[in-house]
Amino acid sequence: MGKPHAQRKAEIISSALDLAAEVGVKKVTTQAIADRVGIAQATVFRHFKSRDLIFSEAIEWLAGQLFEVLSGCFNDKTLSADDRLNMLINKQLGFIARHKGLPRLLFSDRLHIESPALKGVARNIMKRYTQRLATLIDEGIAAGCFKKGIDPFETATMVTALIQGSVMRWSIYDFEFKLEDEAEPILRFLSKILCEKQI
Amino acid sequence: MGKPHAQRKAEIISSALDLAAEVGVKKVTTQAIADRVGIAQATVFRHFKSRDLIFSEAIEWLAGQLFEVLSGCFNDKTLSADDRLNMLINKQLGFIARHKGLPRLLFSDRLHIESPALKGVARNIMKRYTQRLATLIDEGIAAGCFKKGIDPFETATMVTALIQGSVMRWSIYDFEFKLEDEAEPILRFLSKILCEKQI
DNA sequence: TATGTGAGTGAGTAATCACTTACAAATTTA
DNA sequence: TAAATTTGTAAGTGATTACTCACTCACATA
Repeated sequence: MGKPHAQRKAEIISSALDLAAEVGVKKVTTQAIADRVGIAQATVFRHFKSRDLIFSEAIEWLAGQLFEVLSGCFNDKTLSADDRLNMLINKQLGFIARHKGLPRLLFSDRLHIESPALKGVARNIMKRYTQRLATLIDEGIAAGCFKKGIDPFETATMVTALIQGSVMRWSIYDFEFKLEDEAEPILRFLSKILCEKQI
Repeated sequence: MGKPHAQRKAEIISSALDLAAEVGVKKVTTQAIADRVGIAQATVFRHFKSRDLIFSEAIEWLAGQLFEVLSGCFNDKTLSADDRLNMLINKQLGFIARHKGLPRLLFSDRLHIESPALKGVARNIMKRYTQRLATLIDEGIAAGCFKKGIDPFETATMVTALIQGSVMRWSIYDFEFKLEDEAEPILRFLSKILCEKQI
């Protein structure tokens, strides 16, 4: 008999994300997914009611992974806020570089127009992310390593936009430069705003 | 007989952009365009060899318009660099807000994956934009209203990313906040990096 | 051994889409 | 005025796609 439901679902999600990274969301047809997993196209629908639900669960899976990777940056209070911000930007960019399917989903019609549900998921992730980053910045101000006059939430929003814009450029440039290398200029840029001492 | 070629082309491009703003690039079918212009679907192909060429010319038209709107900000040397940067951000955001088809195209599969030609056009526009912004920043440094230690091109790249990230957030939030209102926090954020005197 | 079930499948179906063709009518040109 | 050109269209075509259906097979349990 075939594999258990949960395992097949994971395989389908993983294949869909790989495909999205390689050929774009539009070409991630149920047939293409089936071929990659090694099952019949009809079988995909045994495990997911619709194609959209595959993307929906995929983005939720990515979000779970991302926050797991970043949890230390948000929570490890033994490190200074600027070290944690440094770690955050680096780990964040590294994560996206390892999961190119994420920007593909983020920059897809499917997310922006066709599936309001999918967009809702993306919005929630952004909200959680910005909120935690604002807390981190707030802690940095309290600890004296970030400037006092800064609005934490507004700044967190700007930092998020800066990262997303960089990912956008990376995507438009066909992933041809190393996204992780962008951490350096981004942090240099940010340190001028945030830090008491210029690094 | 029908209208002259050039006029019909303009109508088709304009309708395609309106539709992209309203329903997303994927649903801008040749039929939908034809309906909006008020011609038969086949007639669209009298004026454009393929659907992609419509988007390609649309993006080029937008670029022309954008640089026309922004030309003063780049070229009017009678104004100070920080005034020109201020104008630039405001006009840029205003322009995008008036042409929602632009972010739809920018964040579409068609641009990112399906049509390398389209991506090439977008890349060139970004390049030109960043280059001119870098010149503006350079002039600001020379005039003493921006800090000396700044790398103009790197900073211009960051500013571009910041704007694109903001537009991305705007798009994910269904255009439900006024994009022009983002100029203020963006400029406040930037002034901390660029300006000698904090405003 | 009989029976129920979850996983898998081949062969559809209906819809959608970009693009083509053959032809008509209006306008310009010779 | 006749021919050529431009603009337009109705009616296709072939390709692609998500999704369905009737069915098989492997396996567990009673």
